[in-house]
Amino acid sequence: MTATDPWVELLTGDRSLLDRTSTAERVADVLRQRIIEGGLPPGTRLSEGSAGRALSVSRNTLREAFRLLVHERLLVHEFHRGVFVRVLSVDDVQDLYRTRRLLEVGAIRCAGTAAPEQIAAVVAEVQAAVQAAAEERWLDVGTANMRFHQAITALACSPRLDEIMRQVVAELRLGFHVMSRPREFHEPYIVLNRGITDLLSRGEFGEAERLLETYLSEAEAQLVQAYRQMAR
Amino acid sequence: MTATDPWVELLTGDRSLLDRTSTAERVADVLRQRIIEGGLPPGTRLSEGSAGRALSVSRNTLREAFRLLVHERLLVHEFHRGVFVRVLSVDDVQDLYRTRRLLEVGAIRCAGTAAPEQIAAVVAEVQAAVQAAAEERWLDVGTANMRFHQAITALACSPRLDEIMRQVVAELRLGFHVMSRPREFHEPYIVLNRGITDLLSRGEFGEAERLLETYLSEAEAQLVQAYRQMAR
DNA sequence: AGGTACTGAATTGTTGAACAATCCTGCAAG
DNA sequence: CTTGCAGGATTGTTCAACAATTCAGTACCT
Repeated sequence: MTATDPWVELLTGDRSLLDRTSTAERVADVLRQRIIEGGLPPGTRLSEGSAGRALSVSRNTLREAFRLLVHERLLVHEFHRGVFVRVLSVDDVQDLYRTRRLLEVGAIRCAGTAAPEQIAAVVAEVQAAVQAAAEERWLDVGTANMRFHQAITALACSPRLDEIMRQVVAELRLGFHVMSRPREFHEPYIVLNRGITDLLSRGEFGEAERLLETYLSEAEAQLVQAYRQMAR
Repeated sequence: MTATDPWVELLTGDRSLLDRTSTAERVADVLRQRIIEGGLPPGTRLSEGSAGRALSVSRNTLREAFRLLVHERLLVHEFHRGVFVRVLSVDDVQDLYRTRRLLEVGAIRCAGTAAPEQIAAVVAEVQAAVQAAAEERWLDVGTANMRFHQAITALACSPRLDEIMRQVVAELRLGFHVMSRPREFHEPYIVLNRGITDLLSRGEFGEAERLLETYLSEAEAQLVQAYRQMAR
């Protein structure tokens, strides 16, 4: 019986690396990247014709990619009108922070039972943010910031929660485009992040949870204010 | 200025009712229904040819529907091999309960600030389960049970969390098919659900939270055991 | 001027066919 | 019992066509 050979189990995990991706998925990947980078600002219309010609893919393939991104809420689809890069409303922003609070606070409660590497991963993202700030790469600071929060969510050890958080973060970045000064928006959070990791390393989990919660509420308030200001 | 007329805002909400759905979405709806009902058991292969002929839709449209359900994790897509109804592993079941615990426990913490109608909605689902049990409609008991948990999640007042929970529940129902006796599996939870609603009505939120947590862990253990038993 | 109805162009929704790439099955050979 | 090799079947992707719908402009009426 060769089915129980030890190397078989080893290789089964590598199966995913072998899975080539379809064109539609790759198209979705590049669109997703452009959207969260801001190259395709919220409200932009993506017509099947132009986008298909630009990327040299057929309409059908492009439509498959659109469906994926619509499902991720990065695009909205209006029947017979086409797809548009999502425009976040204030309600959306508030709901996203509501979701984040629940996810991240719930996850940080697992910090007590988490593996040391997971805590280390959180710390590493703060370091990345510090590094980026030192080199004045403010957009990278924002990216590291988001990865910090994903690392916190990862404390729950749940692939599904990780995936959900990935989507929430991607959607939230749509809203960050309203912040005209990335430095002023992202920089202050570095010290807060470090505060959280310090508490985590010291095992003061309850305190870390509280700090995270106020942190998120503060960030929400700031973003909502920027939104209202822009509406005028 | 007619833009500020009071009825304008009223009607904008009805816009969604007007949005006809695409064929792909309707196809996805019927497939989703068949899957969670068990008509298409886990592992079933859905070939584009047969399914397309059966539903009288073109391959392209069908593929769009498949993409949607793959994204919801109800189907898995293997490159150049086709789509299959997902087979939940034990790991999946455990991760789903991990996710549920975080979502539901987090949501029930908002019970203190929730509107009375929301509590009433939770109670109503227990009633529905009791009613279904009295008429020995055990599958409906299971459905009411799931709706009970969705009502709990709704306490968080977050459309995104509601959507996430909807997906989690749909995915979890894939796992319920291993339970050969729906009555023995679903019936015992009715009394637990009532216990939770009683605590909620009496304002003992902390106690309700604890009960919910043990509830979920117990259900998980039961399902996991059934899974392992079946693997033999 | 301001609102209404209509027309034609452009875009999306959906289907069908075509071809390449890949997988699966069965069979023959070692 | 494994390996290698057809042949058929299925999927991946593109293209072309047509129906349904939206959009922009225009003429019309009051």
